[in-house]
Amino acid sequence: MATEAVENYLKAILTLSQESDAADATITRIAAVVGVTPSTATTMVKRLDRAGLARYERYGAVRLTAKGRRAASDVLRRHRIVELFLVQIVGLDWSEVHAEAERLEHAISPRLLDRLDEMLGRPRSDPHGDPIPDADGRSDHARPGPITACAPGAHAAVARVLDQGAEFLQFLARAGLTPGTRVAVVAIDSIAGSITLKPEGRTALTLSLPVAQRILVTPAF
Amino acid sequence: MATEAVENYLKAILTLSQESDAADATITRIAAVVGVTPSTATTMVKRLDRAGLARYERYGAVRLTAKGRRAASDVLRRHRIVELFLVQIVGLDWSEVHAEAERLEHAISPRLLDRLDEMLGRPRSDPHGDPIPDADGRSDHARPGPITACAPGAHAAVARVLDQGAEFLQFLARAGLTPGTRVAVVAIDSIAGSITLKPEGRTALTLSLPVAQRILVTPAF
DNA sequence: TCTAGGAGTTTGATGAGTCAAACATTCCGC
DNA sequence: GCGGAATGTTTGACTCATCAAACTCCTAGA
Repeated sequence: MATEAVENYLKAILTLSQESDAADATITRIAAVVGVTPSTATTMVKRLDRAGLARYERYGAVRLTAKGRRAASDVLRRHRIVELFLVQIVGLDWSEVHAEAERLEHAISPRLLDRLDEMLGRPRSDPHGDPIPDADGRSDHARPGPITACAPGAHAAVARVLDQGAEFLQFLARAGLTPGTRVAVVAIDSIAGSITLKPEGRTALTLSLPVAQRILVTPAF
Repeated sequence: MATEAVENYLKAILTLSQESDAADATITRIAAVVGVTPSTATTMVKRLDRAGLARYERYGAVRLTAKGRRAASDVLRRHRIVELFLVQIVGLDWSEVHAEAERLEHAISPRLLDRLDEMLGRPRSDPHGDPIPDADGRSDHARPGPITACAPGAHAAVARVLDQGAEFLQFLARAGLTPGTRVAVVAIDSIAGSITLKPEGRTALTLSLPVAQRILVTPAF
C-alpha cells in the first residue's frame, strides 16, 4: 500500500492531467497542488518513477503508468465517496467535507468504503459532477469515443475497436494499437483526411480518418 | 497536534495504567501494545517526556502528565465513538471495527467527531462497556454501578456485592458471579422485573431486578 | 550474596518526507 | 537567436519513526 504522501501525489497528478485544458502535470503544478516545494516534488516524482507508478524524465512532464492511474483512481474514489457520505448521511456541509475527506481517504478500508458506497446507492458521480471511479478504477468520465475526436497532443488508451475484420485487427496488433495500449495523438490533418498516432513504445503511424474513427479510446491521464 | 505515532503511544500508556491489576506502564509493555521494539519505545517515551506529555526516568515506569492524559483520553474518545458509529450507523460488525477505528481515530476532526457523537445520542460507553471519555476528557471509568444500569448487550466485570448474606453470596458463587468475573448483560425486562446475565464460562441466569441491583459492576474492556 | 537472565538503554543505521539555497535548463519575448 | 524569467534539479540538512546489536542495569532465586 502506498503511503499517504504517495497517494496525495498520485491524486494530484491524476487531477492535473484530467483538467480540460490539457495541462501537463508539471513539477511546479504538482508541488502547488500537494503543497510542497518544487524540490520536494522532484524527489517524490523520482520515487514514483522507481516504484513504477509514473513515468518521468528530467525537465519533462509527469505521466502516470497504468498502475499509477489505477492507484490514483482509487484514492479519488475514496475521496469522493467519503465526501458524499459526510454530506448525505452525516449531514455536514459541502464546504466542510473536502478537508475532512482529504484525511479520511487515507484511513478507510476497502470493506468500509464498499459499505459507504452501498449506503449511498452506488453513486456514479458526486454533486460537483465529478465522476466517482468504480471499484475497478474506471470512471464514466472516460466514455470511449473515436480517437479522431481527440485533440492533437492528447493521450488516450485504446478501449475498443469497432471493425471486427481480421485483417484490420491484425493490422492494429502489428501497429501496437491493441485495447489497453496508450497512444498519443500526434497530429490531425483534416485536409489530408489523416491522423497520426504514436502508440506507446512503437513508432508513429498515419491512418485515414474514416478508418481511425473505428478506434475508440478513453482519455488517458 | 500530536503525530499519529505519539497518539498511539499515549493511548497505550493510558490503557495500560487503567488496567485493574495496577500494572505499571513499563517500556516493554508499551512496546508490545504499540507494536514496536523496546528500543523504539524508549526513544519515543523520552520524546513524550520532553514534550511534557509524560514523566519518565531511566529504568522507571512511565506516567502521563495531566496534559498527556488529556490527549490520550481524547484519542480514546475518538476511537470509541468511531467504533460505535461504525456498528450502529454503518452496520459493520463489532469484530471488524477495531482495526478500522485504529486508523480513523487519527484522521477525524473535532467537528466531525461531535457530529457522530450527536448522531449516537452522546453515548457514555460503548457496547463492550468501555467508557467513552467526554469532550473534556473525563470518563465514568470504573465507578462501580448496579448491573441493572447496564445496557442490554453490555459486558461488565463484577466489582462488589452489596448484600453480604451468606446464602446470597453462595448463590452468586455457584452461578459464577464472583468479583472479577466478566459478565454479559443478555436482556433486561422491566415489565417482568427481571434481568438475564451470562457470566463468562457459565450458563445464563435470570435474576429479579431488586436482587440484581445489589451487584455492582465496572464496565469491562 | 552472587549471578543469570529479563528489562531497559544506547548507538548507529535506515527510509520517508520535507526545506532552503545553489545550480542547471528551457522557453519566450524581443 | 539571445538573454532573462520561469521552471526544474541537486545538494546538504533536518525531523520523525523505526530497527538490530551491543551494552547496562536490576532483581529474584540458588
